Amino acid sequence: MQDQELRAAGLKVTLPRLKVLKILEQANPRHLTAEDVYKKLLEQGEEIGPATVYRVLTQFEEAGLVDRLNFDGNRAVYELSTGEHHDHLVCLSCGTVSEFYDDLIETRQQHVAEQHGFLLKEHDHIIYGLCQNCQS
Amino acid sequence: MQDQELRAAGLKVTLPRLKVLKILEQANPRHLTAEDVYKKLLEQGEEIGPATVYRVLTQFEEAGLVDRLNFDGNRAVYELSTGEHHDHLVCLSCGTVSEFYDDLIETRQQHVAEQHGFLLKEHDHIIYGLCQNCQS
DNA sequence: ATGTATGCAAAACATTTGCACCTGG
DNA sequence: CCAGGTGCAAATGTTTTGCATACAT
Repeated sequence: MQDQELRAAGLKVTLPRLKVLKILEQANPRHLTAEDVYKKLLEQGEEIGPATVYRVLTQFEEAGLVDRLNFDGNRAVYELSTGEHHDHLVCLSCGTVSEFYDDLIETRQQHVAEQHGFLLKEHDHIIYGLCQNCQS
Repeated sequence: MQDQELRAAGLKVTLPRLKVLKILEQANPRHLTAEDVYKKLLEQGEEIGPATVYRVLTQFEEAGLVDRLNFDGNRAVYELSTGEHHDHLVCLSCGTVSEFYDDLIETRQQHVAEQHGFLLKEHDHIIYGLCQNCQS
């Protein structure tokens, strides 16, 4: 069960946390807004308020269970952490999200930071475009 | 005068637009939030409301006069467009913003998009870290 | 003149917080 | 039992919008 995952993250095992975790694990696509999660809870007939969803997602992020992203700039998106870093491609037309990882870009990025005297901590890299289906 | 720039952008020359444009041109650092711009207008004793600032900045963005960025995810930041694409380094401690452009990353990015069947339209690439001064 | 821009206040939206009650360990 | 978690509603912060008035051309 996901009890273990919560405990391992140092979080008490409560119903809202279990439900939210399950939703994130079963999500397809994997990228959900807080509202998406809340709606799915409603669909399942759960009595969980939006405030709790935000609180739980924030705790999950702090615990490293999920990653928070910021597509388009006004709405946070959450995805279950894979443990491996990756960046994103977002389709401007249908919203499809793909993931990518490019060693060369990562290396080069580190290089750029050094050139500017920066100690690199993290980065956001999102490519916006049209996915294959939306180009026709 | 900046009248020309506004006219060239297809915008009527009005006092708020002139004032906002001047503030952006004189800004140092070059990256300002809508609120920053609004405060500077107040300091100058101008009678311009926040709503107008947002409207003007949005129009400037549509006209290509300014670029809108999204540092940290909850606050939009505007900078006068240089005409040349660049990405950003942001100091997590003092907020300093630097700009960078790396041909290799740009090329590679295009490559990544193609591999995923995406037609690349734009991208956000922000490196967060500690600037030289904030590492000591 | 006339269509567009502005100012104000109110609305919209995503997210956070205060507080009384409930619950997990 | 008791600290921490939750639900609700109200607050927050940013940005947008409706509408009557003012302005640029």
